[in-house]
Amino acid sequence: MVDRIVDAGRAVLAEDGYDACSTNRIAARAGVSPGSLYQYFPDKAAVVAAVIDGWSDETAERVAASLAERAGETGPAMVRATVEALLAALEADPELLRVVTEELPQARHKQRRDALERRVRELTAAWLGAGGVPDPATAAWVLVLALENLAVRWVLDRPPVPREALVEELVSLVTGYLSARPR
Amino acid sequence: MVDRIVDAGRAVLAEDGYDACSTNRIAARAGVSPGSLYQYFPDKAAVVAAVIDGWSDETAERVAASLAERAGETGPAMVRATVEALLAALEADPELLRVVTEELPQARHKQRRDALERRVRELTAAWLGAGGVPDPATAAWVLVLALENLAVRWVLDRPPVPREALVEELVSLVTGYLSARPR
Amino acid sequence: MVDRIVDAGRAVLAEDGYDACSTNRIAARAGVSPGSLYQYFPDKAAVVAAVIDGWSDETAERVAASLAERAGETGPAMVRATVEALLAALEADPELLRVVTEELPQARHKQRRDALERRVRELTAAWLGAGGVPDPATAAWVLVLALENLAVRWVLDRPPVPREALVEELVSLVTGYLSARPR
Amino acid sequence: MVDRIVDAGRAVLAEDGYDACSTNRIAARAGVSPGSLYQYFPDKAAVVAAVIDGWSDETAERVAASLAERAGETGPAMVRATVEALLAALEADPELLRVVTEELPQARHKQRRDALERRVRELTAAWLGAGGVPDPATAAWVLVLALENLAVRWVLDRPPVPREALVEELVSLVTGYLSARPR
DNA sequence: TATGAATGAGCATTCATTCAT
DNA sequence: CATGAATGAATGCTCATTCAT
Repeated sequence: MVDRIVDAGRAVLAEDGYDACSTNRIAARAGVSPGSLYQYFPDKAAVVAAVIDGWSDETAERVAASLAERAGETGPAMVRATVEALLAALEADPELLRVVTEELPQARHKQRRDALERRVRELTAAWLGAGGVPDPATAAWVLVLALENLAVRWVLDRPPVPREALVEELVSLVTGYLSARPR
Repeated sequence: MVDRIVDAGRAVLAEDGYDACSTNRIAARAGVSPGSLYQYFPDKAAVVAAVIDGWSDETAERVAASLAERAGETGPAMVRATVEALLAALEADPELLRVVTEELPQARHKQRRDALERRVRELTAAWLGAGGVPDPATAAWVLVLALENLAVRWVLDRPPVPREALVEELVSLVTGYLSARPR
Repeated sequence: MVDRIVDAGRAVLAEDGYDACSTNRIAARAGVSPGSLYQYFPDKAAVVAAVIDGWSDETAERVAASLAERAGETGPAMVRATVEALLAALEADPELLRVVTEELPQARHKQRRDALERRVRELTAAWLGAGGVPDPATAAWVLVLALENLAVRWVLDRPPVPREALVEELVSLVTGYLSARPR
Repeated sequence: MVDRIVDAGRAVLAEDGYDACSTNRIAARAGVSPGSLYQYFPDKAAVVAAVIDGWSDETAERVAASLAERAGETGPAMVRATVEALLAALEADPELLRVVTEELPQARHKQRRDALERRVRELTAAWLGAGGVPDPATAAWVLVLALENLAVRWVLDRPPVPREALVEELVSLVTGYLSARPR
């Protein structure tokens, strides 16, 4: 039942947008009465949060899975693999990505998005630190935010840049940045 | 009158947030009746759009002005100047920046934000093209989105990175990227 | 408009009872939209409070008016006049009296009822004090509560006691009490 | 099981008030499912009625017990004993007294409160009749309602009247009234 | 018999928008 | 032009009650 509601919430969010995403609509979509929704979630925000959490976990898992396949690679190959994984993960549900990125009153759900970002940042910092990069925390902050925005915008805005080219650009961005930084 | 309403809208948006930004509140703040508001704007979205337009123009002008002071500079110095100008422009009204970035149902106002971005992108592409950079359109797209997100998040999230350091990082990001790209 | 709403609230309260007294019902009865109600009252409790206030003032005025007609009387005649006035005032709108006495979540409106009671008590205490009654505050408290309940219950429960007889009983209660108290 | 539910209802009523007294809450408090509650009571009102009945019986019994101890007394001593007994009985559970008196939509439970009152009234009438008082039914009606309200309000409102003084006042009220009535 | 998940009508309240003045 | 009172559809949420298990 929880799943039915979260799935319905996700569908409504993705198909109708945040504004149309009322508790009554979610309940109707789930084939459930509005009262039932409140047996499993304290309020509307909790349903939306569950949808985001589900999508975040899915996305994180997709990235992790893609990377696991190429574990051990280093240098540009590793960067390329990461970028590919990120793109693939974000392309999985572009509609929801759009809603999460553009329609959500993000202030309300910032902590959740930040949690994902922090996790990724820490992983990246560790990887950079192991590679002897100075001030890895700052470098990770820079790279994660830059890549995130570029990948998201590419998926959502579909600019006239082929996927292959995009990957090359992002790899250049990462490697160029790391080699240009003062040591 | 239009100005009074837009100014009021901006003040309400910045001070009370998007959720509290009702047409009645804007009208009251402008010392105007809600009916009058609808003589100059077709609906609430139009008022918000005008606020964003105003802020966009202001921001663009600030960047342009800062750059004009250092016109003629080239290479890393020019990059540094641009980054500084961007930061300064975003820091002018952080409250509104926060609302525009995090609270607005952006889908509704995407075109407007994009207009600003496109303008900047074209300027950047021209500059890159003049410097002999290949595929300047793509490079400009990459650089603008990367810098934009980093500058915005630095202003809004206040990460433990000093301003000076941030500028150096961003300069490294730009110069490193440009030198790493295939020619 | 305020009057229309208060009148409608009073009618709904008197005719349909407190449970059925929803803001929507009041608005419909007033021939007004639910939104309009909230332009004049902050919430439902305020409407109910206004109804009670109106009824309290009316009742107090009726008592005062009746007494004014017989001003100057003293002793048992004065007591009889007061009792008659009280009965007449309570009989003016028995339906509303029933709702105010029996259906209202009184905790929520206690202060308002108490205000009326306190006013009457102070007047009574002053009258008793002028008559040389010892501890007039306590005597007033006793008399007001006793008479109030008896008058209210007589109006609401219609016990087999004729009006004339009731008045005599209440006069006996007051005069007997005052003469039996230690001096 | 019936007892478990009634006890839970009483506890919820006394501790959380009438507004918070939902059937679900009563059932939870009783360690029973909401469905089970409906096997023993037709609706929520029936549960509340049972709670009131229990409290009424208890209160009546307390008064009766106190009086039994002093059976045979007559005159002012008997009156004083009765008043004391009434006060003691009402003080047994002031929280519930408050809820029953002030929060309950009393219309729904009027008959039950009246049953208690009628019983007391008949007892009083018998005692008055035995004492040679004329029209004992009316006198009993007057005395019971007057004493009831005074005792209840004293317990609930805690006016600045010491217990001893209250008892004396009420004794004066009763004896004064009886001696002032026409014979 | 006991359960408790499910119900759904109903509530108080909001706010973008209109239109008679 | 400007007004602002009036609107009413829509929202998030509650809770007495039912019924399949």
